[in-house]
Amino acid sequence: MEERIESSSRHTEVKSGGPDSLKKVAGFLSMGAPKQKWTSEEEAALRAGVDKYGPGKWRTILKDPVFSVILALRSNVDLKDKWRNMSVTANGWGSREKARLALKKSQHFSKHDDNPLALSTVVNGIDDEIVDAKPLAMSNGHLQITGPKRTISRLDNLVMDAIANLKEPGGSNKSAIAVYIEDQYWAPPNFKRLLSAKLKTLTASGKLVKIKRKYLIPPNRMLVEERNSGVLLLEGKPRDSPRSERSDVRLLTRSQIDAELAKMRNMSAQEAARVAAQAVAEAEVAMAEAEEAAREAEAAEADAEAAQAFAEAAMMTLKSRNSSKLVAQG
DNA sequence: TTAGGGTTACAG
DNA sequence: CTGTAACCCTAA
Repeated sequence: MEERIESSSRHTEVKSGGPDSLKKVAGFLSMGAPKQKWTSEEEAALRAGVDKYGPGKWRTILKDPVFSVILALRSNVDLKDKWRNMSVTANGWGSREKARLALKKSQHFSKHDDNPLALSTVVNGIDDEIVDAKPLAMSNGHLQITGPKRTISRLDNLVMDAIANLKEPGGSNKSAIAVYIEDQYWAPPNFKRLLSAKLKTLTASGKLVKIKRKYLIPPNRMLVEERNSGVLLLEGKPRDSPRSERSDVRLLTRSQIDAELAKMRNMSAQEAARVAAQAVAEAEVAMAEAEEAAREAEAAEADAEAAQAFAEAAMMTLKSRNSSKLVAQG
């Protein structure tokens, strides 16, 4: 294990004149190459990529246009290293810190208790004090029940995302959409009912067109979505942007939701499922009522939306509870 | 291209 | 000064 104490081939490097001169080089200013700290978005994207393609497929993840937007400045090796670090931090001790610590002091077990499958979101903690907390909060959901009129819900985006990705000429039917979403993300057992209701409201509002049992996105809304602006917008450049500012806002937003959902799925244990299912059930009832009353009463629909928002809020609450690490240093 | 070991830089 | 995260290099 430790017979490789060979003389490291790294001693004299072409280091810059004096790195000590620069101290406050957190995020921006990648003059030479200080230290590109990972942002929450990047972590989320990485986790989402691993969740989809599996660990080890760094190159594949990087090829995905959705993730490449966020991880454009990272190499496959970077992904690998970061994943290693994340695993070490999330799980007790993967293999690296263990060896390291075990070698130094084999009597340090102050860690009270570690859930074998806790997986709390370890995103926070490396946050720069710049601009990160806000986008993260946004990507978690839309707790703005007191919003203007009707807040865009996450399921809406999921449905649109599914249809857009399926790319079926003539649109996709409900089953295809359901299969796609269920395959990609974690879905509650009564997800199909929710989807049916959502599909109906989306069609009613004109965001989707229903033709012969198939739903498709009207060309008009292909690019710009007035409804999203305001709630789901965010500038995708936490730090420097050397070149290529061509990142589509919509794409970035979608990927963020993507990543966030995948992350949630990754961390959701049976506990989360139980709590969430209960909340979702209430939303389902409200949605079903709305489905019937929507013919003439739109107030019920808004109520259903609120119920659904509450369901998501429940998930977030649980999530917060899990990730309550209180990183306050000593 | 990926997994692992080793080094440098930053924060406490 | 120590621990951790990002970076780097190399074998498989």
